[in-house]
Amino acid sequence: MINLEDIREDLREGIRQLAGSMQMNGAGRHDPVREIFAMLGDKWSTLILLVLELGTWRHTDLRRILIRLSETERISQRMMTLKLRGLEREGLVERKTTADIPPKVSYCLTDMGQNLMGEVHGLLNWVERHRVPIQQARMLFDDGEEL
Amino acid sequence: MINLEDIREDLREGIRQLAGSMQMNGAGRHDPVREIFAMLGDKWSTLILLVLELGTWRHTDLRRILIRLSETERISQRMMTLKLRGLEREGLVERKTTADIPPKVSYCLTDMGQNLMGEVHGLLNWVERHRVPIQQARMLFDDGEEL
DNA sequence: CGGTATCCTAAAAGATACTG
DNA sequence: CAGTATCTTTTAGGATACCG
Repeated sequence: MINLEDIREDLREGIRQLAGSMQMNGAGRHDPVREIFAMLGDKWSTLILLVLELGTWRHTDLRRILIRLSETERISQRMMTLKLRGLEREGLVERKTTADIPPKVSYCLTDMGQNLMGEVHGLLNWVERHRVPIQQARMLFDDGEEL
Repeated sequence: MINLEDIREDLREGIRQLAGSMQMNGAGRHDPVREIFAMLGDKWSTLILLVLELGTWRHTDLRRILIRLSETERISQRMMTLKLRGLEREGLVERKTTADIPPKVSYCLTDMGQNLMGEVHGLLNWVERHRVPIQQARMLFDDGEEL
């Protein structure tokens, strides 16, 4: 069960599946799976999605809300634009501008973005449900480290 | 619908929920939600989880499989240990050592880790299902940028 | 063998000033 | 107002050498 031959035998199928779904090869970092996972894992994108799930927001108001939500950390103008652009590029967020001068810019989820939120909430709820055991595991681990 | 007063009215509930689930305040970066999301979004953790989902692996074999899966990128010893430690700390992975000299080290998912994989696959499948529209959105976006 | 320590590069994120 | 450009700081990740 330990040498490479067995690995080849047992995992030929598994490896194909995994390589297919994570797509580490070929397309590299531009594969949708990697991008979406990285996006959800970065510092602001998921929070932005959660706020946009509540409605359509003007740029300024969205920023105000984000700053309000995270009392300790303050999203920078640059990150705000950068992350919104990223989400827009993947087709999760729609950016709308009026013809006013200066133009008013607002953001909302696309249907696909809305749809993604189902999965996000699934994960969010999972973590909530396991908050206690996770924190216990951490304490156990950290205690063992100190010895 | 635009000034801060309205935001306060409409979102008082929403804000509490969001702040509660993302926990940007107080506990800071040590909140389970942030940690788990960041973990799944990093370069190796999810792939490690997927491989461990297939069974228990010796350290060396696990590394061999990871390198095999990602032909272009090669996980370093350091990241291997670091990411496994992180997953172990959250209680998702279990590390077992024998009393041999040198000791043999193997890793597998915990029950909680196994359980998390349900959500991970949900997200994975979502991306697979939306691979085409995502790539279309990207092309559309990138075309607009060039003008 | 499995892990640690050290050093280095690359990428993420923040601060600030500027522009139509 | 919304975005861009530039610069700096911080963090993720990699290369390598060494240790029990």
